[in-house]
Amino acid sequence: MSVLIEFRHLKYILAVAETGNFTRAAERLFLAQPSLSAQIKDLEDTLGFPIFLRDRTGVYCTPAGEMIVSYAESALAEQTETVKAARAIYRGEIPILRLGFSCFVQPELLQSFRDAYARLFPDCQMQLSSGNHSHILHRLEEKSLDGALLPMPITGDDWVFEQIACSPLVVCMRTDDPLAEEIEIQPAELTERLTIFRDPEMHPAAHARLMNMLSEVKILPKVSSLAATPADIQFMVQAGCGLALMDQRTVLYPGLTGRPIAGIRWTVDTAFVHHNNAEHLALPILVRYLRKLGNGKPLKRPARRKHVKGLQLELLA
Amino acid sequence: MSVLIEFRHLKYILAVAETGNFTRAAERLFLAQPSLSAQIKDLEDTLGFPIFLRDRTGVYCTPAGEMIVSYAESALAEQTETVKAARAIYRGEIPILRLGFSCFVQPELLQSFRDAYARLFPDCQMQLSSGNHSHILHRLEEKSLDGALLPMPITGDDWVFEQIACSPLVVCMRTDDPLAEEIEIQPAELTERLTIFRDPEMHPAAHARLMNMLSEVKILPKVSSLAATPADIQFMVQAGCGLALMDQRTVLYPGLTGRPIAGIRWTVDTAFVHHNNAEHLALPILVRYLRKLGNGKPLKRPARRKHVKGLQLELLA
DNA sequence: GGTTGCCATAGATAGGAAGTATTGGACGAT
DNA sequence: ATCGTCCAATACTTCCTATCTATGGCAACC
Repeated sequence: MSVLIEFRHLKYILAVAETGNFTRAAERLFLAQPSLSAQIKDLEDTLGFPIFLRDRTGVYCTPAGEMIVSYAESALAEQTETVKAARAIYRGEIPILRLGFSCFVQPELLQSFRDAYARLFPDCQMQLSSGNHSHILHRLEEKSLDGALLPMPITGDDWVFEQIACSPLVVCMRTDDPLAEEIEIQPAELTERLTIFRDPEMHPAAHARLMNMLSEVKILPKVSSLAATPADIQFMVQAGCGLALMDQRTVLYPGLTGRPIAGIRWTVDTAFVHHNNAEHLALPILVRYLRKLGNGKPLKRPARRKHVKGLQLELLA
Repeated sequence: MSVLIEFRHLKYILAVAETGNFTRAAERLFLAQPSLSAQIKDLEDTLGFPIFLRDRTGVYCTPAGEMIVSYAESALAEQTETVKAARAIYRGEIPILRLGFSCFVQPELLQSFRDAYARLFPDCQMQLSSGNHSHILHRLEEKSLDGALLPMPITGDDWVFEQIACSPLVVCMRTDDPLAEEIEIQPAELTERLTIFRDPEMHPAAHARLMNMLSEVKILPKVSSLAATPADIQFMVQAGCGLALMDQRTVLYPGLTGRPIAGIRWTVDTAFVHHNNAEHLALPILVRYLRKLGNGKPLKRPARRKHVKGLQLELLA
């Protein structure tokens, strides 16, 4: 199917919708009124439905027209934003992206985020800082970080986030544990034995949610060991302090293994977050890209075989 | 500023990026190769930076080009989607939107959502169902609802949601309560007196989060009365069962009033949710629109003074 | 009944998108 | 080396169409 609408049309439509008047819209566009009328009419013909109703009292949108007008606004804004970012890339003006991440975010996930960033913003630098959930959020607030990868939930207003991963929770145990013989663990078998948890202070909302989910399936956890990192949790399991819940994708120490809980499909969700009024040029485009990756199918384009910088190439030539 | 890129360019760019070859891209576009080359070159000139690197071994994207290519994909897809939806509106083929909402969602919020929907999909019907959080989510899952307005947090994978409101929590009390004399309530004054809560079963995750937030500020609530609706909560406060937390925007019964808690800025967040693979045509466009409303400034276009249906008008004329 | 405001139509024109033919550069095979 | 192949760029022509000016039609307002 060919392109029905051009950006030119969107600009014209918007001018007409905003002025409610072909003549004034044409003036604003530095265009003769008949040219504008003709363009809109052509477009309406190819689309197969009218966008505007011309009426003695003025020009109004049809229902379908409202949708096109609303689309025109965002499509034009998006184009401007994209061109600005692309130009900044070309000029090497993208500032370093200061990315925070919780130590509970899987390394492969961090890497695939870095890959996505590198695909969108090649040759742009990224500075990593790890920390616990609340700490990272605080640094985002005070703008010493531009964005972060954090486990959900992310509570509070003034955050923009986009979920980028979701992975099952499993019970982490020693391989010599009797439960390791089973393929799935029954919830009842966990009561009393599930004792190792992430320190609630690291991420209060996630802890609360977990406790609640556990009580819903009648697992009564005995919170006795608190850990600040996944490595510490593994150490505690290894040391025999009890069982813990873990992201299935965690690479476990030798001597440890993971088992799903029967009938339960809890997940660890990770999101890319940035503050509402953070101003790093890459953020809106990054979020849009991550959203596309999440909803759509993977991109099927030939990979770049050569790695060449746009501007630098010219300067060296 | 004028339009730099046209959709035609995006289509061309995409073809070149996907084939990695101007000649084959031109074939795919039913275009002569020099025409394609010229168009891309023109675009690169107006943009001010190269999109592709022509190389003996093939054609590759520059860094800035990668961004444009990625944009081209989504922009073209979005246009197609929008035109499809607009055409469906014109033909009156938009099915009724079955919207669920929690009874804890404010009526004005529901109304402004209905307004937004009416603006995007004029003359399209909406069917409302209220219920509690878990119930609504379940109905979304089994596809007896298309979308819903629910208080956050919304846990679990396979939901698409967009936060649409955020409003402060206040303490709800009788106007003859001694605390009503104060402008702000101190957290310590709430211990023992905060006793009325939403039934945890209505929304387990929200209850858990609230309990956690309370304990963080050393308020130890005594959960003694459980209500299924805001009206029930108000009744209980009126009956003297204790104090409750409420959305500040709730229209209170006579004899009741709300007061903020000193030093605390908790909020009630509401989101529009739909299931990952719900197929109602309006959903992706609705989410995009809500997102725009949230991030951007309000639209400043003359309102439609007349309410006319596109198709019907022609048929009647 | 004249004037004004506004959109549509008619016809002319110029700009530019697309086409054809050709050149030039880089490999690879003989 | 030399020829053949592949591929993008250049040169030049053609034709479409976006734009222009001028005008017509229609309703509303003095």
